[in-house]
Amino acid sequence: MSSHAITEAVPVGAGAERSTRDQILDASVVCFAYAGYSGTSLNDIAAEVGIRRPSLLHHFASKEVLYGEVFERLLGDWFARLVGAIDVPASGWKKVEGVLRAGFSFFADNPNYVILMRREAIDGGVHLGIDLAAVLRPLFDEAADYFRREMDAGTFRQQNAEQLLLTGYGALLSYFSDAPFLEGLLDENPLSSGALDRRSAHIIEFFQAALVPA
Amino acid sequence: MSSHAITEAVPVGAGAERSTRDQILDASVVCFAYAGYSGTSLNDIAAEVGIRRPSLLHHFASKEVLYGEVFERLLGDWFARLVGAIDVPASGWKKVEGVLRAGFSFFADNPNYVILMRREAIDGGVHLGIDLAAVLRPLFDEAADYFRREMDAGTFRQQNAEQLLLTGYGALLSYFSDAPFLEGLLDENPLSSGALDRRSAHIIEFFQAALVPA
DNA sequence: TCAGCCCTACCTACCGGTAGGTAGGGCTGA
DNA sequence: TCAGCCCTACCTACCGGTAGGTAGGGCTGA
Repeated sequence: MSSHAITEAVPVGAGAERSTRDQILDASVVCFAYAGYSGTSLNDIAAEVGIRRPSLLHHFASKEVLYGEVFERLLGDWFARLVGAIDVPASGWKKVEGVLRAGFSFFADNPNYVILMRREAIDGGVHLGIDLAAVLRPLFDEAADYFRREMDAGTFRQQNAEQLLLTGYGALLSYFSDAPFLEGLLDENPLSSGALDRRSAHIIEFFQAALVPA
Repeated sequence: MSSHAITEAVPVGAGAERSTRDQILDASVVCFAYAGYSGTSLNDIAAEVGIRRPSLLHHFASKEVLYGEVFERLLGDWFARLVGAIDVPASGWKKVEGVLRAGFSFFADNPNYVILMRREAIDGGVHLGIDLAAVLRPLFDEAADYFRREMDAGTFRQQNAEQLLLTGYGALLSYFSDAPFLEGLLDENPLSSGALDRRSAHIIEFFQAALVPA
C-alpha cells in the first residue's frame, strides 16, 4: 500500500512499478498490434491495465491521441536505433550489414511495433496526424545516396538504389509482421531464437550475394 | 429497369451487369481491403452496392461468411495463377523469373487482394475458417525442393531455400501492400505503370544477382 | 500546527450513435 | 401461384466520450 502511494507520488523512474500512464501506453501497443485501431476498444486497453475507460481518458484525451502517442514513441525508438547504426564509421558492405543487423534486432525485440508499423503502412496513416513517410524520407534519401556512391565505386553491383531499400525493408518487416502466418509454413515458432538466427543469417547472406561482386 | 431485371434473373455471365451477389463480393473486396475486417461495416458494403444491410444478409448469412467467401475467391485466383506459372516446362533461373513475373503481374492486377492477404497474415487468420498457411504449404515445400535441387546442381548459389522463399514473398507483397506509404518515399504513384515497370525490373535483377553465379 | 484549498486519479451512470442481426411484409416475374 | 429479393422496423450489444462525484495527498498561510 505504501509502495503504491510512493509510485503515484513519484511517477518517473523511481519504484519497480510503472506509472498508470506508462501502463496504458504499454497495454495499447499490445492491443493495437493485436487487433488494429478499429479492432481495439478503449475498454480492452483499460481492462488490461485494470482501470475503467473514463480513467484511461483522464490520461489521454481521446483514442486518436492515445494511438498517436503510442506510435510516436515507437517511431522515436526505431529512428534512434536506425540513426545509431547508420552513424558508425564503417563503409562498404560492413556498414550495410550493421544496419541490417540493427534493424533485425530491433524488430526481434519489438515484434508488436513491427505489426503496428505495418498496419499503419497498409492503412496509409489515416489514424496518424504525422506523415510517416515524410519522417523517414531523409534517412531513405541518405541511404540511397550511400548505395549509389558505393555502386559507382564498384563496391556493390549496380542496382536501383531506392528499389533496393524497399526490398530490404520488405525482407526485414515481412518476416515479423507475418509471423502468425509463417508459423504454419515453417515447422517452428518464427520468433524462437533458433528461427531468428536462421532468418538473420539468411538476410545477411542473401543481400551480400546480391550486392557484393564475387 | 428491364436490364436490371434480366441481370437478377440470369446471374451468371449473361448481360453487362453482374448479379447482386457478385456485386456484393466485389464491393466487399474493396471495403475489406481499404478498412480491414473490423473497420468495415455491412452498411458500407450495402451502400456501395445500393441496397440495405438486411438485403445483403439475405445473400450471405453473416459478416464472417461473407468475408470467408471473399477470401476464398481471392485465394483460388492466386493459387491458379501460381500453379500455372510453376507448371511451365522451364528450369533454372528461367522458371524462377517466370514465377516472379506471374506473382508480380497478379499483384499488380489485384492490389486489393494483396492488401487483404496481408491483413489476414498479420491477423493470423482469425477471421478465416480456412488455414491460409496449410493451403499454401504444398506449393511452398515444392518450391523449396526445386531450389535445393538447382542449388545442388550448381545452377544457383547455396542459400537457405525456405528463407529464400520468404524473402521473395516479402519483396513482392510489401511493395503492393504498403503502396499508400511508399507514395511518400518515392516521388510518384507506386502503382503507375512506370513505377511498376521499375519495381518489376528491380526484383528480377536483384534476385538474379543473388541467385545466379557470375 | 493545522484548516482550507486545490490537485490528481479514479469511479458510476449516462449520453448519442452504430454495430450485426432478425422478423415479417410487399412486390415481381417465371 | 409462389419463390426470390428487397424493404422497413426493430432488437441487443457495444462503441467513444461526458457529467458529476469521491478519495486522498500536497501545499500554504493564519
